[in-house]
Amino acid sequence: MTTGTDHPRRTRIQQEKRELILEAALEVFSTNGFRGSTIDQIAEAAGMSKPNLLYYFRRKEDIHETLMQRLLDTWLAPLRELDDIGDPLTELRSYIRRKLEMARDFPRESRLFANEILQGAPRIMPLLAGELKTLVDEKAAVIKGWMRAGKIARTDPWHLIFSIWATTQHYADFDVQVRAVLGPNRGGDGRFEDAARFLEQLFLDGLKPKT
Amino acid sequence: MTTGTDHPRRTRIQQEKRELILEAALEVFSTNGFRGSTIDQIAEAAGMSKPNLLYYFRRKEDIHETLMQRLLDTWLAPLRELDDIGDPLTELRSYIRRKLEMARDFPRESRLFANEILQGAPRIMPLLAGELKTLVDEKAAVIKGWMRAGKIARTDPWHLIFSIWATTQHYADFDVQVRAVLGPNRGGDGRFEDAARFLEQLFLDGLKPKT
DNA sequence: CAAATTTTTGACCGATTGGACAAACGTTAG
DNA sequence: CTAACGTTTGTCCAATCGGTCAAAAATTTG
Repeated sequence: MTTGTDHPRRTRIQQEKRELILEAALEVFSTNGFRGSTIDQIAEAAGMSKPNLLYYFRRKEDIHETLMQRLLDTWLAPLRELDDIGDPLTELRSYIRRKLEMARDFPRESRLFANEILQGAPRIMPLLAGELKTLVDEKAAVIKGWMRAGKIARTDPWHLIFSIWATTQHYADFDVQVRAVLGPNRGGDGRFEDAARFLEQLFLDGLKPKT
Repeated sequence: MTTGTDHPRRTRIQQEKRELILEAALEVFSTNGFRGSTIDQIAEAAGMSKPNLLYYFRRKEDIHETLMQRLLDTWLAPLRELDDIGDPLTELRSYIRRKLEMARDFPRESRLFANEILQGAPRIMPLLAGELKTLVDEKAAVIKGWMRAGKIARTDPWHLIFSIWATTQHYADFDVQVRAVLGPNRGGDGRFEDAARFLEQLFLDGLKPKT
């Protein structure tokens, strides 16, 4: 092992240029979708010629695939961290907060994912029905345990997870609409804190067991 | 006025064929986005040749624009109906129900809209910042009135509306993911009723004023 | 240094794209 | 029936698409 990872052996330039391309491709793919994006667009955004880009990634699909693989690892990290050890309400609250922070800090990744799902998930369908389903089922079981123990209100764990995904990712995927509706005053940087406050109230008061 | 509407005068065949094209275009645009869709795809889905399609709509953009105009009217109807006359909690509950029904019955329209927003809303931005913002502000004022009257819990009306949009449209836009995660058993036709039950509990228990 | 290797580029390819156009075909009113 | 009008199609076009290739330029290695 000379490269430090199990990647194919790569030079310094290859590392840097591939990173540059992936960064540019994230920008382009996330706003135009796969079919709507062109290699020329990505190459221009990366500041290189098309043949040069194709020297690092032989096909357009290879770029998208690499981007997608990286995305899913980090994207599901917050859910993986959802654990049985802490206080249930606190765990859920911090899961929501983490997801909202990801929508704020990685909106392009969120949109890339949304584009893929919107188009029928042709490239990651097996992953959804396999790895993702397994993870969600596992966490749903944890949540069910909390419900049985009376720590949170009884409801559908799967749809609870969906609603957390939907509400948080909304601030990345529909950002344009959110800012347009909130207007210049409330649509500024503070909108994520407002959203955090609102979501905390919505979910916690809704989930709190009757006292 | 001979045609009964203010449309340009059209023959029977034009009416029918234009409808056929719009139906096909809805299918294609909603799954591939604007740039990712081709006139040939739409023509084939509509069962006609490309030149024939271009006889009814001179440009690809014209089809998309027509589709978009129709969409927005029906899409915002549920929010327009949100009224000050009924019981606040009942009003909100039926708004959520109506939006969920639209996600179930018109998923392609939802995806068409999602695609447009995801791509930065280049074709409807003025509408968002104009008509839509006005409508939401108006309804937010209604909701604020309910809060002041102690009918529902105090929270941010704008983000409340966002969360209703997000959670309901999720079942149309991310349908593939929802079904993959729920699996064959729970991902069938009953999933919308499960979602309705869950959302009602989430929102109502969260909004109920402290007694 | 010089040789070997890696990186970059310009020119090019066939396929597909959005769209134009005139000719052919259908339909209908007089 | 026939002339006028509406509809459909085959052909064509310039631009753009994803991708190739050989040669030039830059870099690394000995």
